[in-house]
Amino acid sequence: MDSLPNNIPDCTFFFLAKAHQKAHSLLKKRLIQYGLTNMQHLILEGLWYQEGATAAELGKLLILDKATLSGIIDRLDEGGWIEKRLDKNDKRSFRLYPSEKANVIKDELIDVRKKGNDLLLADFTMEEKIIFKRLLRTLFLKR
Amino acid sequence: MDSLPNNIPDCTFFFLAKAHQKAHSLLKKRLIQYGLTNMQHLILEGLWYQEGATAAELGKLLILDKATLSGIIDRLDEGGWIEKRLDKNDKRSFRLYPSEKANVIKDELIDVRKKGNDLLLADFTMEEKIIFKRLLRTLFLKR
DNA sequence: AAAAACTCCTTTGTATACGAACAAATAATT
DNA sequence: AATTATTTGTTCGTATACAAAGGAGTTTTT
Repeated sequence: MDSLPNNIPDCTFFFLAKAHQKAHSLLKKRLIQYGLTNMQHLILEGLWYQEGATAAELGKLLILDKATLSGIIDRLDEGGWIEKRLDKNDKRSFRLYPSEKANVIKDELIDVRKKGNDLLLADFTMEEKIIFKRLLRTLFLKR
Repeated sequence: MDSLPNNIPDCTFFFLAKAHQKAHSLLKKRLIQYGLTNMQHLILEGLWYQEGATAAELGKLLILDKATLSGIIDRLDEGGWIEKRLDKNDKRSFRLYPSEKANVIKDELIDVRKKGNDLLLADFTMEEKIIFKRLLRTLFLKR
């Protein structure tokens, strides 16, 4: 029998949670100075990637629950990071655009994320980085 | 120039968040029938692994914030999953033990987690599983 | 032994997550 | 066209996360 029958250290759920925790923390530290949370930053990049998207479209792109998105969009709006424009064809929804305030530091914000990424995987070889991302992608795209 | 200059799909932060989201969701579905959340289940396994641990010790073992732990332990206690016994040597803390109710389905609960793990990585080859876990571990143990 | 430093846990405030229920609007069906 | 089904976004309730501050107990210093 195993000396560690209930070996939590070999639990992928645990590993994933902790790796995510670490990554989240790393980026959070670099975004705090802008007054942005990780999720707010992600939505903003999503909008730069797809300007004028609706909340529903963003939810699909970023795999986010609509209830969660609702709150994040509210806070981005309150913070002056985005603009909500009513959709003329669909009175239920509105189109979202990064604000001028956001656009001014767009490159800087994206760079923070990119450099954070590099730092996060700094100890991996190029091959490991590629494999790692492939496996993560396989995992979350599953089914 | 890249056709996807702000390529969110190549962001490890995003991948990790989504892989974790998927894993969390998978286990959550299997624990809901017991009335346990993923985190409550993790704490419980931690206690089986280290009975009589204090909240501080659990925090170190599972890399959890003490404030977060406080609430989870409360709910585990309210649900009758654990027992809190005052520490005789240190009046600030208490020792935690899985309750009889928890012990009765211990093997079953651990099996849910193990089978969930297997399912999560079902599409990976044995080699990929090992590499994946090694990389995740390297990542969250960093620094 | 008294003061200072430290540790344990709780509480508060803010920000995700997400299921469930809802109102309003739009699309599909009959 | 009227009914039904679906979609969009909000709100509510519960459960993490975690920084920050506070109270009580312990340990270390002086």
